[in-house]
Amino acid sequence: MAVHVLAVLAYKEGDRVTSALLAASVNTNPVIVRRLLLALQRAKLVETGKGAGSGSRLSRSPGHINLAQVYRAVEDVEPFATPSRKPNAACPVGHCIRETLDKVFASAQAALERDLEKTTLAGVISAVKASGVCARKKVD
Amino acid sequence: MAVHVLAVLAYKEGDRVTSALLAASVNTNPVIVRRLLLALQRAKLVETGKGAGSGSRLSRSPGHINLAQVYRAVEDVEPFATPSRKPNAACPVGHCIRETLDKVFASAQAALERDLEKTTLAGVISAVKASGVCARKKVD
DNA sequence: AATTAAGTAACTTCAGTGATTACATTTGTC
DNA sequence: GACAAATGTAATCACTGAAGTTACTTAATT
Repeated sequence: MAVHVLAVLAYKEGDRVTSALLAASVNTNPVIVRRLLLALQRAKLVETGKGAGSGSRLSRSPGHINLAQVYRAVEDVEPFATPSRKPNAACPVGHCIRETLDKVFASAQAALERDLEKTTLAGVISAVKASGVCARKKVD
Repeated sequence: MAVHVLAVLAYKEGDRVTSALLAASVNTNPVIVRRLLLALQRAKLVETGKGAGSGSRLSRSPGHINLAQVYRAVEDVEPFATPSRKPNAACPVGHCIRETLDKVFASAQAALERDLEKTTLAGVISAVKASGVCARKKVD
């Protein structure tokens, strides 16, 4: 959803876009978009103005925004679930497993983010534009 | 939790372990462990017998089980949330964004799994055993 | 001043996960 | 064969997090 919003902003390069219009593209509620935009503002990816005729726009060019930045801006939760209950400390495995796995998972998450870094918002836009099946009617 | 269970099984090499004992280490309910074991059985990572004196054990040596296999066995959901509502097809971005992002996310997930492949269950066990702080009392 | 749009709080809805209980089924042992 | 031990499995509940919704406040433009 965050990438979708940013893609729309990139699409209308520089123009201010209201949360209502973004919400229409994502097909959701403007408030959801605004909450999302707050996270993106904190990450300095978008600038949002208030008042009439205002809205949001990218704070950098689409080529200088990659999906890892978007991921970090939005995804505050760890991808790997940490169990609610603590393991049994009396068990030799249970006692130490958590900190061991934390390292493994941190490494995996870093690998994931490194991959996301390879894709910029500009790349997403050109992929969207290139997928011509979207723009054209199906020919028989 | 899956790694924890498998680590305990690796710890007691070859011995059959009951779901009740595994549940005690993870500090959860035996039924939860059994449901987890079903997924691990399907992935051919453990063998489980029924009846008295039975239980589960690894179906391969810990050195031949890596965390990517565990991840695939257990994690049936995609790590990236796909919005419940479909984007607005009338919007040029909304119309195509989904399939574009699917590719990006598949690549990121592949990167994540490649990283997890590098860690075997044997590696987890030796890391757990090596973290001596667990076995010793704090000597301030 | 009026209008437009974001910021934000409060509430509801919904899905996923873990937890719990209960029961059927299978296996090993006496 | 009877009994005990252990899994398979269904039904139900509680909890959590995300999305959605409504409503109100605040700020900026005209």
